[in-house]
Amino acid sequence: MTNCTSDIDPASHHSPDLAIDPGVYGIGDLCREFEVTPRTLRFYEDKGLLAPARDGQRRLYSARDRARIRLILQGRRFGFALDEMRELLDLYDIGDRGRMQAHRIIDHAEQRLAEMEAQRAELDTAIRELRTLIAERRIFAAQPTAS
Amino acid sequence: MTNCTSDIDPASHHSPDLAIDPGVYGIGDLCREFEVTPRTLRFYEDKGLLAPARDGQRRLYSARDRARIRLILQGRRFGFALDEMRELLDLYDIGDRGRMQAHRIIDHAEQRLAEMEAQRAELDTAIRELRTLIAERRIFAAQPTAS
DNA sequence: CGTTACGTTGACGTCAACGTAAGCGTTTGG
DNA sequence: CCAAACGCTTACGTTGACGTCAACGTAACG
Repeated sequence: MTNCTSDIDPASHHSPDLAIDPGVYGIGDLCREFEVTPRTLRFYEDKGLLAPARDGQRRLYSARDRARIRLILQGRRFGFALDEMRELLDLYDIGDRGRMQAHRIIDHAEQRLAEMEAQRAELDTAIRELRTLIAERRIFAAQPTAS
Repeated sequence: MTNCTSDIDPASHHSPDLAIDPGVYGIGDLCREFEVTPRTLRFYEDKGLLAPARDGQRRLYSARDRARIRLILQGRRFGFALDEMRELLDLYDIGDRGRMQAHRIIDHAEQRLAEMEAQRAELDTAIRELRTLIAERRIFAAQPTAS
């Protein structure tokens, strides 16, 4: 009863030959590559963004999983929520096998862009106001008591 | 055993004579004025930002409390954390009775301003990147598999 | 054989600023 | 006289993206 469901060897720390890329990675490998903790990848899995294969209990990430991680982290930089990313990845998969869903993805990205620009506008306003208050020494200035 | 510890009448909704300002307000009055919920003011009290007088159980806010609320909400628009605001209000009080602490307050505000500007820079970068990705249709484009 | 490094599954903790609800008292107007 | 409106306290829920245990298995090195 050897627990050998597979002999493939994820590019673990003990076989640091980075030249050969077997297309399968251990969790630690990807954590190092993307500078995230295992908790993060497991969390993404919980959230349905990843579904790596298993060797017994251990997770085996494919090149596709790796690509998805890359996309997730890219989306994160743009402020996409994980739920949103899950949707987008689903669309992406559909686009892979079937019709191009790039259209919808672009739409989504443009929405997000609009949100970011709105946020920027608010932030800009706040910055200007704060600058003014500082310049005029009206920071924390008592308002005239309306009596 | 009348619960009459005081006869002062906070300018409640039933005495809407806004012309007379007794310098004391009920929670509802200030909630309407500043468009916050009672929960918010009680929360600020919990956090040590406010300490209104009491008439039995009921809160009686003074003109000073009202001014503090104004400052808190102003700070909120600039992204000051409540803990930070508490410190600033303390400095403000010290400045009232003693030396001018305006200096330190300005410093704090300038720090916050710097943070906001840094945040805006990041946001700007992200916006530009996202714009580029959208324009070049490289959103969710698969990276070349390094094999 | 022991140590070290890595992996696993729960499950609860964190942070901020409140929201929400339960259950109660008081005051006021119709 | 009763209900509405207001107030109070206590305490748990919310949101997001993980962190941080605990308790254990497994594999390789020396």
